[in-house]
This record gives sequence, C-alpha cells and structure tokens, in this order.
Amino acid sequence: MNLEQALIQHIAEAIETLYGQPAQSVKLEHTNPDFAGDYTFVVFPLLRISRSTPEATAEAIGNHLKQHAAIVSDFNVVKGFLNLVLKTDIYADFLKSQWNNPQFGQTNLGSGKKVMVEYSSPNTNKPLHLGHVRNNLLGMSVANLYKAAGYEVVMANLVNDRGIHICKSMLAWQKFGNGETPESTGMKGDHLVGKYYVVFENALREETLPTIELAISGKWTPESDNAQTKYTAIYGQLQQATEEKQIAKLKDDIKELVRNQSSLMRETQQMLRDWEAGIPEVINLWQTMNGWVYSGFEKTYARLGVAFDQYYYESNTYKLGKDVVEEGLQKGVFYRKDDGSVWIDLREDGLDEKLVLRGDGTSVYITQDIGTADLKYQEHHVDQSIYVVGNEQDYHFKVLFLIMKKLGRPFANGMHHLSYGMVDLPSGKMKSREGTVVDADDLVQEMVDEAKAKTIELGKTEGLTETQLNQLYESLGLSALKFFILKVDPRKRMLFNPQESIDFQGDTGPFVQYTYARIQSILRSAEGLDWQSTDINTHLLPIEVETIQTLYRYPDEVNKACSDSSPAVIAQYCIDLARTFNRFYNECHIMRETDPIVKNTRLKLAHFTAHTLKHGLNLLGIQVVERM
RNA sequence: GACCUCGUAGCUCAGCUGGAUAGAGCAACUGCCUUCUAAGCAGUAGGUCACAGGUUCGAAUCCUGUCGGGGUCGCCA
Repeated sequence: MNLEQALIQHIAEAIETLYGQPAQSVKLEHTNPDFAGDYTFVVFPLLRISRSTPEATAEAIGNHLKQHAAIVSDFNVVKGFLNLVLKTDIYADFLKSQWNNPQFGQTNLGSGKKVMVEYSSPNTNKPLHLGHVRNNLLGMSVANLYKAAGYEVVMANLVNDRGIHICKSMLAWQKFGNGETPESTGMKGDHLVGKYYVVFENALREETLPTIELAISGKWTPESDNAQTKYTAIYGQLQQATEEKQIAKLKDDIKELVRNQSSLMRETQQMLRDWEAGIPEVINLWQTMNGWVYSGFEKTYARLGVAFDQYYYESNTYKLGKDVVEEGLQKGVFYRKDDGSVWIDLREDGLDEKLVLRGDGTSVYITQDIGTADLKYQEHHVDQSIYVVGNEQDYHFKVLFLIMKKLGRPFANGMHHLSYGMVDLPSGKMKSREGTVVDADDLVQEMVDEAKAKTIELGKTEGLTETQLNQLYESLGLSALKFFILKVDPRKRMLFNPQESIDFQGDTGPFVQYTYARIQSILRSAEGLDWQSTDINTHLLPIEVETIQTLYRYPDEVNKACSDSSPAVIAQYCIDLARTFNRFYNECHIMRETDPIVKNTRLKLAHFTAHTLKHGLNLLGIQVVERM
C-alpha cells in the first residue's frame, strides 16, 4: 500500500540490475513543486558504483523504472536529480479506496504497546497559568498522537499536593483569611488559594525588607549559627565580587537566607513538620484547601478539554524510593557518605555526583521520582513512559533515567522526557513575584470573547440557537489558542503576546476549522444526490492530484508526530492540507460541475479532506464546527 | 566558571536523520464575491539562514570556535 516503499524497492532492483551491486539505503524525497514529478531520487551517492555522469546514471535508472515499474509513468532528469512521475491511476485508486474510510489516520505503529503520558502535574497552591496551558495542551495532544498510532495510553497526573508552597497558602489563610471560602467569596477555589499565596509573599516581603537591607550592608546578625556561617560566607564573597551579575546573584542569596530566617518562614516550616506528623488541625486545613483547588482545576481542565486516567498524589508517593535506595546500595550503584547521606557517582557518564537520600534518611525530589517510576511500572507495565515537563528540568531527568538504567530497570530505555520550552511574554519571562503571569482561566475567556466578537462582526451564523452559538464561540476561541501553542515545535521556547492576542486568520486553528465548515456546507447542498456510489474520475487535474497527494501523506505524518512527540507536525500538516484544499476549492467549482463523474469525484475528495482535517484537529484537542 | 539549549524576512514560526532557486502566516501594497462560506484565493515587496572556519560532489541542516538570548549547576521541587 505504501507507494514510497514500493518505489524504493524498484529503485533498489534497478540499481542491482544495472550496476551489479546491492544498493544501500535508497532514499526518496518529494519532488520540489517547481519540477514535474511526484518523487525524486538523488543519484549523486551512486556515481561511485555507476562510474558515469550524474545525468547518465539518472537517465539509466529512469529508463529501467519506466520499463519495469508499473507505477512509474514517466521521469525527467535535472542534473543529478531523477524526478519520477507516477501514474495518476494510483491517486484515483487511493481516493476510491480511502475516501470513506472512517479509520483513515489510525496507524499501527505502536500496536500492542502501552505508553504512559504524565503531564500537567500542578502544584496546589495557585491557579494554572500560561506555562501550564502549554504543558496541558502538549500532554493531551501527545496522548492523542500515541492513541492514533495504535498505542494503548495511560494519561497520568502527578499532583504536587504537599510541601512548603502549600503551607504558605495555608498559613496566610489561617492568619489573614477571616474564614473566607470559595462559597463566601464567589471565587474559584484555586484562585482563592492562590490569593493567599500572594498574601503570604507580600507579608513575607514586608517582614523581611528591613532585615534584607541590613544584611546587604553587612549589619545583620542571624539568630541561628548555621545561618550566621552561611551569611558570613556569602557576605564575604559579596565584598570581593566585581561582576554585576555575580553581585546580583549574591544579593539574591542573602535575600533568600533572610527570608528563610523570618518568623513567617519558620512558622511555615513548622506547619510542614506538623503536616508530616499528621496533626489533625493541619491535615484538615490542608484537605479543605486542596479540595478548593481541585474543584477549580477541574473546571479549567474541563474547559481546556484535558483529562486523565490516573491521578498520583505526592502526599502518597513522597516517601517512595527509599527501599530502592537500599537496593541500589546493595547493588553497589549507590554509596553512603560518612554523614549517612546516599549518593550516586555519575561522573563517568559526563554528569556529577548526585544525592539520592539525605543524611537524616529523608527523601529528596529524585528519591520519590525513582520510587514513582517503579510504582508506575508495577501498576501499568508500560513499554514507554513520557514525562511532559519543562526544559529547566533537563538535568534532573537525565540523571533519573540514568539511575533507572543503572538499577537495571527493564523499562529504563522507554523513559522519555518531553522537554518543552518556556512561554515568554514580550516583557520576558513570566514571574509570579512580579505579577506578570497570564492566568489560564482569564486567557481562555479572552479568547472565547474575541471569537464571539469576530463571529458577530462577520454575521454568518443566522439560524443558530443560543446554545449552538456559545458552543461555536467556545470552539473557535479554544481552537485559536490551542493551535497557536501547538503549532510551535515543543522543544523551542515560544513567545506569546497577549496584547496582539491571537489571530483568526492565516496559520490558525479557525482557518482550518473554516476549511472544514466550508466542506460541510458543500456536502449539505449535495444531500439528496447519489454521489457516493459512482465511479472515480481518473483524469484528475493537477490541483486534484496535489490534494490527494497531501491526503496520502497523512498517516506518515501521524507516525512522525508520534515518534517525535510533536503535535506541531500535525498542526503544520493541517495548514498544508487546508491551504491545498482551498486552492482546489477556488479553482474547481464542485456543485456547478456538469459531468456527474467529475462532480462526484470532487465531492468524495471534499469528504475525504474533511475527515482528515477533523482527525488532525482532534489530535490537537480541537473540535470542528459545522458552520462558522 | 562548567555543562545544556536556541539564533532563519520588520514580527511569529516552518524547513534541520545533508540535496535543486531557503518557505508560510502577520504587518505593507495590488487584484478576485450577481457562482459551493472572502475567517478564503491569487500576486508584489521583504533573507550575508548570528559570525568565522572545517567536512562534502553538495551545508540553514553535520563538526570546531566566536558573539548573543535562555536554562541548569540546592541535602528546593
């Protein structure tokens, strides 16, 4: 069924026949649109065997193919490029067999294999922001890609529901909250908890401001000896430092030190200890406030259209991994230092020494990740495990995967960090302390409002009910947002400009949706005609062939997107297909065509395109609309 | 300082497992709706692919160095 493979086979045979040597790795490319042909074979690497000029070699292979390969109708040679023209019957046959295939786009790349995609993994002390949006959209879409490629998929969310940051919100609420609840304030739960996180940070800043000034000028006397030692060291460096960057960093260090010595932070740390000790009052407050956050997250998730098969909570998993540390010690993978702390030496692998367990026997971040990796495997026996986490954790995952490998875990090779770039604002990085974060809920609402305004302005939605209209605005707004984010290569950092907002024209989600809606309009006007059962026209126009060729590529694009974990591949493809179809739409009037075979063929092509656009958009988590 | 990563049109991005004259969209300008949805289509203009070397028949793509942006280098997560 795959043309490319068949053609490669033919070329390999041609080379062997002509030059008496087996061809190694024959590669094909799609012919540059400026030249005639479907596929291009570059002959330069063959010159050593053919002992001839590029032109003559290409000519010889071309002739051989034309005689022996049934699918090749013609060829032309430009320098060392052999452009092969395939018979148009092939495209007509493809259209005939696939135009109404509801499974088109589903592949078997991963059939029989199971993969876990862990994404979202929020902290429960504040609402989601633009950075989380990229994470969530990527995770959801990558899970869709794996499903489309035939994998069984488990979508997991590892919720960071414990720790010092949550205690900050809790403490601030306790001190300043006056018993506020989501019900009493009408605030979404995650926003209410986030509000108290900000309250905490503000109170902390107020408390520490005078001390920080003292400390920076060298006049601070910390209460604890430990802090005194650190302070003396940093302040000493500060006095020596000349470089501006270094000075700023040392000042930040001092700031951090002062903050950690503040009474507010000490109270927070005490609260964390109380939580770990299971003091009922603290546990109750923790449960209550996390409950608020979860109900808020649920709404955001639902609106974004993301979902999970399994939730893990760090309050349950944070103690995992200690027994694995023991195992690692016995295997000699880890070693213990005099103070009792446990380490792994990764210097031979180009990394560093890494702590895996504190001297007092408590876990660090990586300890629980080691344990959780085992837990995931025990529960699901996945062949692959994808972690959708920002690229600031590249090093962490490098270390984690290496440790799992050294521990001899069979699943270690299937672990993959989908490391995505940060989302920048025109002002630079988002910083919660400076209040420059873009809130996820606000962002979605703005997009939907914008979609509504644009739709009303164009005035093409007469006859739709109120409910249908709201669904339309929701779909268009989210489509613009999702497409904007997903069309960029996940690995790269990207820029988001809220001022200019997101366009609805050009390379956008609504553009692809529009193409789909147009086709639906045509198909509606063809209702009542029997266009489905007639023959396919084999005398296709160039633009028709081009559209079919684009459709033909789709399953390969799905596989590529899946193996690259890159929804951007699908987004770019959707633009390509939509643009190609729109050109066809412009050149060929479907319903006005008088020849019934030609007309019906075009209807099938339109139907096929609509199916594929819908499939692609769905992979991106975008819903299609029938009218817009 | 060490390591990782990015640098393509005014702006946002494709192209990167080496192949032909480096592509889209936005912004600017010009056309196309008595015909299936103009959220569309066609066209004009816009490039030392950061810079310098190297490998190769061939480099935006691979290697080295320089410059610039970002990240990491916690017994934080």
